[in-house]
Amino acid sequence: MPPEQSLKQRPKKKDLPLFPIFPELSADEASTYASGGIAWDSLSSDAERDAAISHFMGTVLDFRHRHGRHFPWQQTRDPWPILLSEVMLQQTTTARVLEKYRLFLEIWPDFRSMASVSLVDLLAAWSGLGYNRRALALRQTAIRSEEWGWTLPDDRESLLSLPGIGASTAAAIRCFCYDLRDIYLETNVRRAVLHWFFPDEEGVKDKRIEPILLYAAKRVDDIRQWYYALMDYGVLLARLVPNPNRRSSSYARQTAFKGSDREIRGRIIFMLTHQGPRDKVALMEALGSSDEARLQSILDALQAEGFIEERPASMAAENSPLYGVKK
DNA sequence: GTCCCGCGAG
DNA sequence: CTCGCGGGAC
Repeated sequence: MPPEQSLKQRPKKKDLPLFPIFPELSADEASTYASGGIAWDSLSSDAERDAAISHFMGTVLDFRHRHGRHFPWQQTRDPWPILLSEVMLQQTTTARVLEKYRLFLEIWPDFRSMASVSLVDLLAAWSGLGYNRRALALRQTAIRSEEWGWTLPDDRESLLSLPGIGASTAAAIRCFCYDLRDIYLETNVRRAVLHWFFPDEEGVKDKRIEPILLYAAKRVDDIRQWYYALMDYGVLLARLVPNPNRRSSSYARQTAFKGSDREIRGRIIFMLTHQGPRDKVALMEALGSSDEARLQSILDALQAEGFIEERPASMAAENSPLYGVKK
């Protein structure tokens, strides 16, 4: 933790900016950015759609110009740091990603170095980000990148064939590495378009958002800056209005974490990564659990996914097998 | 409790 | 299509 964020020096609550992510932004100014939307389907001609998109683009780009966030992964076109950031940012907030991103690039500066890292070292470094399977996929994709000379291809099909890369991340690579005018639809972008062009509608499908993004992508001058701006604007809206993403057809409220298998998986990975192999009895003890069947099914899943392996029991006949991070 | 610059399996 | 998947911040 940087010293300026230490508990003692943290400002009193009343001194904190209203929008911590945009420190120079006042509530009054913020609210001017939140209004202005119009239902896309109410536009009946290309001229009207053109004008609406222009207004939208102007507002969003203006917001970034005045209050945009600037991240290190926005300063490069190298596919490795960009993929690294995109994968980390899948379900993890920017503030928490920043530190890990810098750490990873220091240790593993390119695809080639990531391709040869041991799983235990990788998981140890990943520790704290969550969704550990992302780390496995990242390494697998690094290994596969040798096919393209230790970089990533720019065509959608090849990108989608790589583990951990879906529609969103493939578009991110195409836009941010190769300046291609693709449809990059992630949560902040979705929020921005829903707020602006579907103000009073429930259950909006992504298929209806995509044409609007394509329309804008084709008109915009700098595709990278456009999507950075759209994400900044989406982050602003998250602080200003009830989450528009709840009106998306793909919205799903998340399940509780406390007491979930997810929590237990995370604790098992953490223990095996930081403390070495354990047998089932030791794991039960450490987890404070008495449900052996549940633990076994979680271990089976972790093994099937390639996180852990069963080590042969030691020569003493009664010893139970150890579980350790896969070699 | 809600969200986070999603992906993959079924 | 729906669901599981971490862990921290607010």
